[in-house]
Amino acid sequence: MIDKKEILKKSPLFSGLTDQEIGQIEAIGITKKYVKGELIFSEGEKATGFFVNLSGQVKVYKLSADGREQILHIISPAEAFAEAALFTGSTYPAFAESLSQTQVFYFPKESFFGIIRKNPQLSLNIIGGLSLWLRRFVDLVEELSLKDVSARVATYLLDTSVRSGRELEEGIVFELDVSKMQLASRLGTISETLSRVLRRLREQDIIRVEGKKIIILKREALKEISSGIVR
Amino acid sequence: MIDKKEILKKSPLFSGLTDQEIGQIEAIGITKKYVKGELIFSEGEKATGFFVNLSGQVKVYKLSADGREQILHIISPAEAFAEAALFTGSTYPAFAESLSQTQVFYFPKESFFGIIRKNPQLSLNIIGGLSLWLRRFVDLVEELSLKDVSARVATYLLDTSVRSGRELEEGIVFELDVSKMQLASRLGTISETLSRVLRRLREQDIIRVEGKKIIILKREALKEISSGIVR
DNA sequence: CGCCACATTGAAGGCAGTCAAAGGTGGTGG
DNA sequence: CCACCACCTTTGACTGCCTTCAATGTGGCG
Repeated sequence: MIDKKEILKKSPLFSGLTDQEIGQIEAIGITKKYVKGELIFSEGEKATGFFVNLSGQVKVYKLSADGREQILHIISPAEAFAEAALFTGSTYPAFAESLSQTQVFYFPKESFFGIIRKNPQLSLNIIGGLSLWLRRFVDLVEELSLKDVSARVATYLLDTSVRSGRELEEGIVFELDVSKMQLASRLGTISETLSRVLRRLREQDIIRVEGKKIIILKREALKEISSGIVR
Repeated sequence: MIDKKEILKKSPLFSGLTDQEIGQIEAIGITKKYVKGELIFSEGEKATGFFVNLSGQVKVYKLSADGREQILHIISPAEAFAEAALFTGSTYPAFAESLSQTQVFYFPKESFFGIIRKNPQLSLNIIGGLSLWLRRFVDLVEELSLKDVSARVATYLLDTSVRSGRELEEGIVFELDVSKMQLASRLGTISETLSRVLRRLREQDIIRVEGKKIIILKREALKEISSGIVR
């Protein structure tokens, strides 16, 4: 069983709130469960509330006319998503789908607005959360527009190694937390291309790949590729 | 001479505020003037405040290692920019440069924070502004990743025609408010490619182009191209 | 009038996507 | 426990959109 309140407390969205305030928020939340691959909301659907991920992974993504997919973000536990949809137009701007067995907290718009009005701190937290999203999207635009796939892959590997890597003698080791298909979609490419890029990095002895386990052997070389100096 | 207060009132960022509150805000603002092509701030620079455009145009953009440019947004009068930089990391995430003779209002971080604390309404306005930025960036990501250049051009023409077009008997007429180089950079491409796309649209009698003046002859055809059904 | 930045056009090449097929892996049920 | 199956991953060959490079056209402004 998941301690929902604990997870809410971990979310930056609710930081600085009193226990009582978090209790109020928990009280208006509705727990929803999804199996792997279930649709949480669709692009264009009326936005009736927003979500906090409790457990599992959720991908937020766009689809093209011919079915190609661009993942905007993969939501980890304690992260909020679709907050912005409450404040702009009234529809969700993308799709959201569970990547695994997932539990989310759903907060209906109206009741949440009631709480915001009474908590100026909450407004500031929301501003912080939106600003973070904004920065992520600026980075994503930069990558898609100004970097080739190798650079995007290198950037992702470096970022992930900083977030969750362990420095061993063989190199910096970490596990991809998503399938390579999802990763490709997040990086604005397809699994075939990702596969080829990883192979080239392997052949240059910059990384080692064992399934989802990645070992960075030459951090500096990756950095150069990441910044677009070399390919 | 520009009536700064009038422009502040027009900005959604300050809507719902009393005259007195807007007066306070005006009081902490510093007017800055730039000639065409001047740098307002650089990526990575410490974010000491944010801006509201009073007159002229400002481009906010990213640069690649080899000097290619992606415009994130072109700021029109009464629009705020770099608000988000106040709330995330302390640096500007992109460059800003004047595209014409420009006047901006600059609000230093600290004094503005003082005002925010006393005005919950202002927080809500900021949330609205950030949400709007977010939606724009989601759209930009979608375009860059999932649409080809023709579709992006078509989308831009349609959007602009809705914003500033006049329906005449010859078609929907409007003026591009930026040079084709800037437009190309905004659309994630280069002027040569944009030129070719516009030529193809001309040859198909979907639009007419007379310098910066665009006349949409076949709106439906543009819509199909915009959505990626045809090219 | 001449300069300069912007715009257009053509030719050529490259990065990445598409198509097709084989290889690998994990999970489920017999 | 193992065999089967579905899905993911990898590899190869090919295609195409877009960029790059180069040259010419054009319009505004000193």
